[in-house]
Amino acid sequence: MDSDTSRVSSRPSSPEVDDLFLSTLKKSVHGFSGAVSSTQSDSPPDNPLLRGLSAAEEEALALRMASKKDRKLLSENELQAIRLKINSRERKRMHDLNVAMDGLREVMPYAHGPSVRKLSKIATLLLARNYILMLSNSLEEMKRLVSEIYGSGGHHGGFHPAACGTMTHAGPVPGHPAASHASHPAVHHPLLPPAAVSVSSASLSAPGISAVTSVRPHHGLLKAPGAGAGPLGGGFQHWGVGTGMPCPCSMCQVPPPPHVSSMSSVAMPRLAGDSK
DNA sequence: TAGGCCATCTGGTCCT
DNA sequence: AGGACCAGATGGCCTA
Repeated sequence: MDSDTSRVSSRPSSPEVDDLFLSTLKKSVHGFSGAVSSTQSDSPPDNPLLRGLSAAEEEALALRMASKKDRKLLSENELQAIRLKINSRERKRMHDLNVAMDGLREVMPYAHGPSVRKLSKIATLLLARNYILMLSNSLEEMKRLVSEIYGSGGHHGGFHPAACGTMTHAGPVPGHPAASHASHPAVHHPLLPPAAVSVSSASLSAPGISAVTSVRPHHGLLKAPGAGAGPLGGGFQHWGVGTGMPCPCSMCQVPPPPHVSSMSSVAMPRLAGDSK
């Protein structure tokens, strides 16, 4: 939201419903865009769109719209009211989704500022996923290093940090991104995915530290040449000695972690069983 | 001008 | 039955 810039300034991502309603009215009057099918009724009672229709056509239209219910003939006004209500709900839903997306953008290690274009939705999701994976890896790596420092004897391999009560023990939570890496917490192992992603180079260069850059990401965020060599497309396998920070060098290309599907099923139970 | 991204509308499906 | 969720279609805006 706040990170939005020129792009959204001219076209708010979440316009007020009233504005939308007005714009819809204008659209209805001026355009009747193709997206608005013949069933379009998102407009006030005196809908100019319907003026051109014969009574029979209007009736057929009403019947078609009401067919899912009880085939009762609804009045034009009722149909429009229903349609308006449904549209409004959908707008609200999408608005909430955008708000959540903005919230996600805010916590991402990505530049926030007036001169930085907002991440696209797909870029935000991919970046978030990679960020989570990287943080998980950082945690595992940190655990490993601490264990090495404290030796191998005793509880939990000799290490019993004060935060034992708050931090997870050796085994990652099932379904957690780090779970599949638990058996080989080596320095070099998959962290960032594939190729597909390519966001600002500052995006993940320093996990936990919000990258500051005034450089705008490429417009084609996901299609940078050399897929994978890009900022996010590359994995961060060379962990900085002493810093714990991943290395963004181009050598750190890694395959995608194999637990994507399990993650999905955990995060979205409905989708897991969704046969649609 | 083409392509990317987005908002919106719409109908279908699933869930409560 | 009503609402949530989803995907397809479409047009607008913006950038390269």
